[in-house]
Amino acid sequence: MGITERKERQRKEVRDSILTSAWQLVNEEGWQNLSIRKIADAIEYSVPVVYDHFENKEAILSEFNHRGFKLLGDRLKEAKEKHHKANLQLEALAYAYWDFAFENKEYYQLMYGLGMPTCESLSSVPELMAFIGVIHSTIEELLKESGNTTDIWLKVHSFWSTIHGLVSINLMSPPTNHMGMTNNEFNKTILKDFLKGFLKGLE
Amino acid sequence: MGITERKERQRKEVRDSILTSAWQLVNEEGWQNLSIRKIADAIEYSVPVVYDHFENKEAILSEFNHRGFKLLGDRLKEAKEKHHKANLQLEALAYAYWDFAFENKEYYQLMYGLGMPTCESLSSVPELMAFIGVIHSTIEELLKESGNTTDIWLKVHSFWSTIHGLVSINLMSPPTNHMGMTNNEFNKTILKDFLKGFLKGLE
DNA sequence: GTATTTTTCCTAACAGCGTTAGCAAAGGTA
DNA sequence: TACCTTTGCTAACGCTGTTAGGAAAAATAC
Repeated sequence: MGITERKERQRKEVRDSILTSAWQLVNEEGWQNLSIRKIADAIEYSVPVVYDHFENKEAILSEFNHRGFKLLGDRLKEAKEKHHKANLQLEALAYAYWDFAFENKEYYQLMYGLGMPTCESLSSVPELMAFIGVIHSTIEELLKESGNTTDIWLKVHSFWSTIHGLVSINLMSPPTNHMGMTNNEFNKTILKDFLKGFLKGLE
Repeated sequence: MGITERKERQRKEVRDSILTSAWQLVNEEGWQNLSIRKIADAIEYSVPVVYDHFENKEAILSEFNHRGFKLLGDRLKEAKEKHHKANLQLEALAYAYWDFAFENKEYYQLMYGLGMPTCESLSSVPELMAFIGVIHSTIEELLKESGNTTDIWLKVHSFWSTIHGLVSINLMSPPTNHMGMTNNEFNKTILKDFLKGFLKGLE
């Protein structure tokens, strides 16, 4: 009775072709322009067939979300295995993470909810410069005080990026408990730790 | 001839009420659920009137984007002015930035293009743990080697957040030139700088 | 081999979206 | 009062996610 097997196989084929077509569309037009109708068109089935395989559009994107984290995990593991000393491994992890993000922008944006339709590029916001300026002048003075000649903008961006990273990851995950703290408290501890190290780097 | 003045005043009133209603809707239902029709409903005008004041929906959200950065800048300035020593100022900046983000989530999400419709909360992605695990084990070993008793997870999150911050800010701004580098090169320099400091913090 | 049931898949619709064309009414001017 | 300009509406276009209901095809039973 290979009929049910064949049916299951065919079902899987359709499901796979949905994902393949969807991913192609995402790479061609960005995930914000993905639509069920376009997918249906690409797989040469009618729209409701898509809903036989995925509960809704979000379920399809969720699939890619998971694949993205899987892929990132694999890349990190590969990078780590190329070295034996832990400090070199950590360095390799950082670069592997970086490369993954830029070589798979669509994945990365999906994974972290980035790049929404109305998000303008930062450089087109004049108010940005005023706010960065406050940070800049503070760091400038600290560097001057200690005679440190490191590039100011490098430190400014480092300061900004780190806090933004902490904030945005915290904004995404609902408060869980870690060491008896909420996420928010935990990340504020990280912020403290970061500040200590950062200030030391300015001496 | 106060007629034109009155008309201009009334025009401004409508424009303001569009922004006020829009912001209220954003706070009630999130910016992803904002629609021109809802705004029109709230201001008790028909839909095309909205388009007499804003070219499109993006222009409305762009307004909030700018307001957000303006507000953040003001908060930072206030925080800074409460202290005189530059190191305390920098610390205050960090906490002010943090507080702004969490007290004005809608602004922050808008400003950085965060929280798109399909972005699931991180904790619901099992693959995440595998990828974090790779980082965890590496840092664990580094701490063990040097006998450092700092909490591992604190360092893991710090590592992750920092790189994510750098990546996501870089993904947003198109490559510009700073010190003869592209954004990407520049931020990779920051990454290097960060790694140096981070490794030192594990010793 | 025909009848029945199940599965597969489509058409058509609903309710919403951003956006715009075109017209009616109101307001201001001569 | 007659004209013109501004204002603001209705109604539509083309798109979106999603679903109800029925037709055709395939598998099963007799």
